[in-house]
Amino acid sequence: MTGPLPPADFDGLRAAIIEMRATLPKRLMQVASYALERPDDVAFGTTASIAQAAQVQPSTLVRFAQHFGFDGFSGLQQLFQDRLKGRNGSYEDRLRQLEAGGATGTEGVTILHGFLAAGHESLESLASTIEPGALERAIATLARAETIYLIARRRSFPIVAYMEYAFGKLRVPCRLVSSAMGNDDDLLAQATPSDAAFAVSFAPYAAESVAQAQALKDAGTAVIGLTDSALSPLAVCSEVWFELVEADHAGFRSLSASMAFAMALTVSVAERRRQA
Amino acid sequence: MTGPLPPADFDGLRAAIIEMRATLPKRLMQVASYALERPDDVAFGTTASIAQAAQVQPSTLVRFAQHFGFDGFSGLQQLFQDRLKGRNGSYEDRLRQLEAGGATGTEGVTILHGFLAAGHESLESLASTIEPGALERAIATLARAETIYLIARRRSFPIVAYMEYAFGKLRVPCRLVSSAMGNDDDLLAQATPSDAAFAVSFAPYAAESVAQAQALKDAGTAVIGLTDSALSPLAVCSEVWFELVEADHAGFRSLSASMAFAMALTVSVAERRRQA
DNA sequence: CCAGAAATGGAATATTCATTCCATGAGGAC
DNA sequence: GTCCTCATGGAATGAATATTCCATTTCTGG
Repeated sequence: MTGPLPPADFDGLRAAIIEMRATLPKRLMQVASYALERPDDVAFGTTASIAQAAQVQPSTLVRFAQHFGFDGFSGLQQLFQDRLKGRNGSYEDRLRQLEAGGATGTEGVTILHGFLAAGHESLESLASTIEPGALERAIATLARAETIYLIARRRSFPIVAYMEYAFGKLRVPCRLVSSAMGNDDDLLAQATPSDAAFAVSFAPYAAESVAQAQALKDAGTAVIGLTDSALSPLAVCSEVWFELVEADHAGFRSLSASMAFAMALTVSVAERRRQA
Repeated sequence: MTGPLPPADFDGLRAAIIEMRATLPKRLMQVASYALERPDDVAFGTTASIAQAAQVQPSTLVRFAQHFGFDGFSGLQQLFQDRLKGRNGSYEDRLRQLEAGGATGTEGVTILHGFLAAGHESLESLASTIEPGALERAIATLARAETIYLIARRRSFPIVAYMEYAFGKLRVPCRLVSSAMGNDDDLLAQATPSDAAFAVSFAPYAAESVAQAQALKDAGTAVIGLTDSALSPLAVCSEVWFELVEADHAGFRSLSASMAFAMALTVSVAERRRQA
């Protein structure tokens, strides 16, 4: 048994295996080969299934884990699972290093690093969930519109606020549907089928935003939606909708990924208009 | 119970859920939302852990699975696991996969990836430039304040808009200095040395914001600044100020890092207040 | 307002799982 | 060749898990 210091991540385990390759007993070597060759199966399998696939006994798996300093097989399996989870990116490690270096480790810095990690995670998740086809249709729809209506409340409001600013700079006609005067419905009543709308709503969904989006759809105006779930009421009344889940830190979500998406959409639409 | 034909993959399940959304009972709907929002947790969790996270009973998970034609929960979980297999953990690998897969490389996707990359860059740069000591002083100052005044215009406005929302949720008294009525100066005239302000301004600096920050400083109210350059006029009139440079994509900047910073500051201040 | 049906919570149960234990087998040192 | 050590196989064990069952509550249609 080695010291009581198990590897912290998959790469660490791989390094440890390579280092001990010479002294590893036959069956443990078998396990090591299998683990490096099919890490996914180790992540999801059970001792029984993995043992059979690797042609060893279940107890050998436990011994293998203990050989590398783990408490048991479960601790080892955790590494393989973390590897598949989004949050495994090297960012968390880097942040941990930063904290270790900065020694101070004040609460504020910890919280900031939490939000930075959540931001990275959200951006990564966004990259893999957006469908290029849907994005293309959304851009085309918005670029074709005479006026773009922007709908959002509460937590989503800053997103469209920024879009209004950017659209203004880019000379794309748009209306922010969120006046302090409460005349939003009068504003929306002006929308025609040759306009389009962009609506944002995250859980808990603001009833007002959903109702406004629905009203626009009924009037024949195309609605592009941004929401956090396929089950969102916003998805029903949107011609095209995107799902964007912001990772949270301690229950609080920032808008890092939403802002990146909003800007991408805004710039793309402006670009498409210039071409036309 | 529906027919004995369970979805074959994750996308099929998602489609089935969306289709049945209207007829799904409340608790099953809860499970559906959770499953679509955090598929990774479903893949790795146990009935007990998932049930707790989704706020339902373990038996409800089994019922949910059976509702969609599965034998039990295990069959359903298989879909979530398959979804993760073959996916590498590292960010770089995933981007490469995306580019290889989305061979089309439409303009919209390219722009989106640009902003995602810029977001990552900004977050990383933020992690290394923030001084823990300054952050600590800023948190202390804002936590001590009776009322927090939030100042920002144009591009920076969404940041304080979100902070106002979050502070409101967290029951921290704050005033957003950006009324549509143009009475901002009257509002600021109420500020006392026992209040504090948070001002944001990026180049080109809005004259109004800087003037308001200066006025507050003259009145003895502490100002915390967030800006993009040490030479910013905002830095001069701030007791503590932070430099945050958002990376740009083709000349356009999103607010990914700013939002992360704002949320960290907001939550930290609220947390500090609860302790006091 | 009232059945009847559907959905739900929570305990009971049977299964599966990781782990431990011990007897057996292989390999070296003397 | 004989002892000793270490690795190994396989059954036993106790914990954790998925599933089932039933009483209660909540909807639904008349």
